[in-house]
Amino acid sequence: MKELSSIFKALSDETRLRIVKLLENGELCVCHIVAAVDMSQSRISFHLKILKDAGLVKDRREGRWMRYRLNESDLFKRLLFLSIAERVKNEEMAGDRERLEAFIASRPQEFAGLAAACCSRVRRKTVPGFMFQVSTVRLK
Amino acid sequence: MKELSSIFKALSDETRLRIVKLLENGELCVCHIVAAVDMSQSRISFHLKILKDAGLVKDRREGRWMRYRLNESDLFKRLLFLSIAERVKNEEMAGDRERLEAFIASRPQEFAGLAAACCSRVRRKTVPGFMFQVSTVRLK
DNA sequence: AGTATATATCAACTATACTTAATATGTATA
DNA sequence: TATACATATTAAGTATAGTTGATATATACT
Repeated sequence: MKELSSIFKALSDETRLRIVKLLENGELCVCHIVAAVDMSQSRISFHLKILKDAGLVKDRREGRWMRYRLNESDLFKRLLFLSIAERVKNEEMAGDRERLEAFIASRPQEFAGLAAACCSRVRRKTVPGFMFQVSTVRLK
Repeated sequence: MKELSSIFKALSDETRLRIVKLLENGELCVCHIVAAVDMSQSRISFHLKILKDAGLVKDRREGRWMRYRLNESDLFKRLLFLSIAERVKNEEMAGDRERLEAFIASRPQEFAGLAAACCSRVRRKTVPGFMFQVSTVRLK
């Protein structure tokens, strides 16, 4: 029962539903999701952790990126993803998709293969400005 | 999206999952649920309200009782109820079912038709003691 | 080695959810 | 109409979840 309630809890937050809906079209890395939903990186990492702990997403490292994807390993979860796909309207996701495509378009060499899969039906736009940590100074 | 997240939120609490699972076999009134899950009446009313606000249950008054039942009006909700029915194991519900049957058995005249439907596969037990409000003095 | 990028984690804070005890409201019944 | 029963609501407290800003860690590149 605890596992089940934690799955529902993971899906009970609108930010996390947006993330699930974004992942509908395939793998994304954290920076894509941050750009798409336009929230702080720590906030997105927090929500991804909850989705991961509930078994709803899987991650894998690829170079310096962490790629997240839906965990379609069991029928119940697939059912939930389908329901979310159907019930979260595309109009609600228009902004997210636009920002996502803009982000991908802004670095064509790095995320070459992703644009087509993720953003098919959205038009181009300029890159929003993100403020990332400028540098990390390592202590000895 | 808000409606969807509120449905998941309503199902994200173990007490509410127990209630949904109890309602699997048909209508129950609040006092049954209170007896079955063995929690305070106000606490159960609180959780029922959340299930109701999310559109997962419907209620109707019958004399002094409020009867609650699952709202099976759309496919998605049915799907959720089926998943819950399947994934919440009967062992986890044994105590609830026992207390429910005991409660119904303790007042055979009032809840005549319900016992068979609700508690088929559970054995008898004595009545637990409930402390209800003794009386209400009305102010003028 | 030093610097940059990408992501995770942590501590402090704010917001939301849940619980409890008390009391109010609605209905039946003497 | 006074009393009892069934349920809802409320206020106050406690617990959990979500946010923010800072910093840590991991990888890549020079």
